[in-house]
Amino acid sequence: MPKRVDHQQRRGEIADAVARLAATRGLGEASFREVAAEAGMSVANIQHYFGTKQALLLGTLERQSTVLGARILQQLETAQDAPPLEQIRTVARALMPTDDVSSDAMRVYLSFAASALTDPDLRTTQAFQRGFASIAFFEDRLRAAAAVGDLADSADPAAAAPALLSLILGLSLGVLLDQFDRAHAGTLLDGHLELLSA
Amino acid sequence: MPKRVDHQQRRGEIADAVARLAATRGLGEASFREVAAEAGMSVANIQHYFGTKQALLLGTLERQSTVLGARILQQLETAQDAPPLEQIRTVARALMPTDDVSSDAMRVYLSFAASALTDPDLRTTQAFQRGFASIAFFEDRLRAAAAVGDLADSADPAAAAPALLSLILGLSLGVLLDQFDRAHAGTLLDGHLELLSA
DNA sequence: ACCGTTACCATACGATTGTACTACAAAGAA
DNA sequence: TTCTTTGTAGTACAATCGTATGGTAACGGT
Repeated sequence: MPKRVDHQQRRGEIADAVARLAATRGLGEASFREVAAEAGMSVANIQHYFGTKQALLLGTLERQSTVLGARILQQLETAQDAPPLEQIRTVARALMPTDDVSSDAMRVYLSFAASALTDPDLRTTQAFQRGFASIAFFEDRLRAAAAVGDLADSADPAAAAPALLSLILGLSLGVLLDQFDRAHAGTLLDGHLELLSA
Repeated sequence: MPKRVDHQQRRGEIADAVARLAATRGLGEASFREVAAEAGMSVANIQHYFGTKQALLLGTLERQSTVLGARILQQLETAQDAPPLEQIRTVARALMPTDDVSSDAMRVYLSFAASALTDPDLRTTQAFQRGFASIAFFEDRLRAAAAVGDLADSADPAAAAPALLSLILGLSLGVLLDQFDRAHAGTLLDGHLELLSA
């Protein structure tokens, strides 16, 4: 049954297994053997789809970023006609650990971020930078808010956008470290958006 | 020459070696052998001061948090008579990766934070929670700012304090991931403080 | 019908891991 | 001085790591 398998899908299954492991036990526990057990296949088969471990991790990051991007776009559709600041809130909440799914996603993302702290190759990865693409979206929506007079005079979209993403990441970290709970993080985010609104 | 050594100091030397390793090559590379080489002593001697690896990492975190705390208090003395919001800026800048020393410190901190994502024991560690002690300081100074009319009406100290620390952590992550440079992060922080000030 | 490609597996290899054990020299207590 | 503690080191061990290799079975193309 060789030709029958969809390579892309198989790689996806494996990458999901890595992500599941990273979310529950940390990236450091994602050895070939553990990944194989989690994915329900042999170690050698994982080698077959991703030759080396670095490629496995890179592929996982790639997958994670596209899945996350798709989820955000989907969420955004539900708020298509909402005012700009409301759209920002929607995306922000999709990014933050509001439920188990998004919590795991953020855990995986932060695990990779930690690895990237000491790995320049990982830092310049396209898939990794894509995670910051939301900055452009935020800036665009902030400008739209300014255009309709919803933005505070003292707020500069070019500065508020990266600050907003930073705040989101920081809040997410706080939630995942049990510093405050999910609801509280949402309140804090709302407070910040309040500061930004006219 | 047994009794002559100061246990606390020796443990400090070793913990510093671990921190140096974590900052440059990541926590995952901090094996007993690597730590021994970095500290310039035998593996068995590290076992002697910290029995197990978990204890070694815990001790390193403990040390890192006290050293960081001391550095912040020292920085704070230079701004003892400054207005509240200026004191906040001082502490924030001491926390953020503004130079190589603070960059390494933040890298170490974030590495431990990543481990804590999937390690409940580490998350509830006293040394770890102490890292969040600055929230109390921020809230206190924000209240002081409100008392003298320096705080924006729409800002609530109880909410702005944790949000501020979250922003700082997020900005720091951005800097260490080469998302924006140190100066830019400083500007973004100033922009946020601007939003908070009356 | 046959052959080559391909998905999948079992296993082995050398390196590295955390930890345990033993030894020894130096110094304070007796 | 002798004895006991203690700082330091060498080394051995089982486990786990990433990776390489060889083999098997099933399909697609000819």
